[in-house]
Amino acid sequence: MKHGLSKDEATMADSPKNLYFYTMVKTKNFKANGRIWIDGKEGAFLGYGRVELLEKIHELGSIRQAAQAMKMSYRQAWEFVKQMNEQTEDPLVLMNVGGKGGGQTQLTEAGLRAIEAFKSFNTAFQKFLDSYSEQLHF
Amino acid sequence: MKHGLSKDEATMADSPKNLYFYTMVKTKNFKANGRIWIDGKEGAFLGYGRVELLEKIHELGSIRQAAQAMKMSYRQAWEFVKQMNEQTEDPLVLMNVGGKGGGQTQLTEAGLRAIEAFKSFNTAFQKFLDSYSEQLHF
DNA sequence: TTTCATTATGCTTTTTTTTGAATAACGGCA
DNA sequence: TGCCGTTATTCAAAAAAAAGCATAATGAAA
Repeated sequence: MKHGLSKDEATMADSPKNLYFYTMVKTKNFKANGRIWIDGKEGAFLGYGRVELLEKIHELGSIRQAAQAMKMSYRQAWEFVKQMNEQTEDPLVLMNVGGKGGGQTQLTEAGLRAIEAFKSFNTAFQKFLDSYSEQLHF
Repeated sequence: MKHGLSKDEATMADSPKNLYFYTMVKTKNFKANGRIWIDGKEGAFLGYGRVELLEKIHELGSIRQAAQAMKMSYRQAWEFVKQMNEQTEDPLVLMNVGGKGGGQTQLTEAGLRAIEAFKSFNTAFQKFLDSYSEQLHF
């Protein structure tokens, strides 16, 4: 069996190169992995990309700049924001077209809460994955 | 796919259409969702599709028939089996080319164990998701 | 030795997904 | 009023993923 590193194992390769570590890696051949997201009535509502997008919007005050910052097309970023806003009582993002600088957009309180909710969901998920990785052997 | 969109959000639409269910759905606007898999050293090792493939192989004794049964191309099914076998000490699937009927293939004990391992992993995951769906409100 | 359905594999085509270009509309502000 | 950079939207192009096609190789059994 070969021992090339796969893409998502970059963390391992970047870790301190002491002997103990290598011994551990050698015996751990498998890793429980996964992705989570939250669906609304109309389909996808929140996921990793969308949360990062919300954070960037909060930081930069513009959908276009946020998209650019995370190398996502504006087309898609705008679509994401639209889908998110359509599925909540109160919108997560407020857009203002036109005006000073062409327009601004900002997160609402609901938007900030959504970010936190997903992050805590994901933290629990990562713990779940780690606990399962322990017992994998084939 | 960049942010994990649900390929299988058919579950809600396919559920029993009684009034009680609809009432529940109406008040529950969000659902925690996700997918899990197991990575090996060379990348993807086990996931939903691969487990179903293993089961069909066990049932039908042929990669080609298994692929056909689940409407997957033989090309891909064969690739999956190859990747799985390459990443374990003992292969999950034994292939015999030629002979009566052109060849047969069967699961090993390791293959059967792999199916069970993933299924129990997924059962735990679904419970995790359900427990989280409870507390979602935006 | 011929037959047969399968495994094994490369290459082409199709389908799906994502991105990019192009353009209209907007509205505070100098 | 004209300017500016943004939001808003369509549609074509490109990239990625999956499927399909063609064909060689195999080896037990008739």
